Amino acid sequence: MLCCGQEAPNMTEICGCSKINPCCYYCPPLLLSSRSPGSVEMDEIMAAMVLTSMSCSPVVQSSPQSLNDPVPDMECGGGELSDSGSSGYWSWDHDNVSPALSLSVIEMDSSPDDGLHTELEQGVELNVAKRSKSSFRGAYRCLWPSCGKVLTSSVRMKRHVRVLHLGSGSEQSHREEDFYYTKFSCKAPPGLVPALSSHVPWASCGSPPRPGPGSCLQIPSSTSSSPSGSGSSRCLVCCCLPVFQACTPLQVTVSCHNPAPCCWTPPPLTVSNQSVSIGEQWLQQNSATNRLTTTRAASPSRSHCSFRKGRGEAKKCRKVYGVERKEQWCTACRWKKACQRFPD
DNA sequence: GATGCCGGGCA
DNA sequence: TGCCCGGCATC
Repeated sequence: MLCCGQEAPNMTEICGCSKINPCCYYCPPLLLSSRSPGSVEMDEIMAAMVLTSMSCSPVVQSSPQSLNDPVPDMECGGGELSDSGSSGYWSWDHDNVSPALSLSVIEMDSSPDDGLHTELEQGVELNVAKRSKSSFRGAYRCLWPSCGKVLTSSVRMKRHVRVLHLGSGSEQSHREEDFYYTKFSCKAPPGLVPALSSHVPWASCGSPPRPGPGSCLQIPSSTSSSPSGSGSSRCLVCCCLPVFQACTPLQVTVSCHNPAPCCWTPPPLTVSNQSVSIGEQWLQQNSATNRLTTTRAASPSRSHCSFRKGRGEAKKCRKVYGVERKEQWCTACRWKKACQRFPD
């Protein structure tokens, strides 16, 4: 059970990163904004401050409801995996992840504690291995942002939520406290830990999960003061996928925003192949590379970089073959595109 | 005006 | 994705 917190003993102290970065289901911005400042305990504030100074790694979120109900649990997790594998932007090694992946286990490995050690995969593995040995069951964790209090009794938890967060006099307090805590029992099956630890590269992207399209900002509960259980299960999907997508395409994004693209040079592979031959053979060999080059060179122009390459000195198909032999032009020249046969 | 090619439309 | 072309920049 690791959303923003850690294992049970320190959970109430560590959970609280949501106050700054609502990176997970347990810390939806809606709930964050609705919390009264006075209810924050000092130790939690301290924990939040500590976590603020550290980058929050992308984490795999899970819904609290899924913990109680294994059916949506499997549905969400499996769908996420399959979708990720077919997206093409980022790949998920299906071989390393059991189809019966339990989200409760994911929570075990996706804590901010792991995120705090993103640069130390070995440390993560150690922590994960350590956690996998400890079985944690029959506890109730408060899902209120920056709280994460763990109690062993549902009655106590309800009272905790009602008194501390919802307010004892609130009309909705008697209906909502069920939502703000979750029962969890974590037990990591053997062999899953290495598979999950191999996904640490998410964290290597360096940027914390930002609320983007499909992120927690789109939690259906945002339109209702009383979030429903169905919404929480959906949140799992909409939370997890953007986290991964935000990581892998990051390099692409960087290259697009980089002012350098105007000066982008083809990769060495292209240069070396250019020296081999000129003509259709070269074109065939470099068709893929040239397409990539064209694409990457064209992308800056779409991003307010009105770069237009000056006329090169190399003779193009038009000059070489002439208009009367247009059929001998390269495809790009025939299409009035940048010449591929005689690039500058 | 010729040339190169970006951007966009169409099937 | 392939194909085509308008339109613009450059020579």
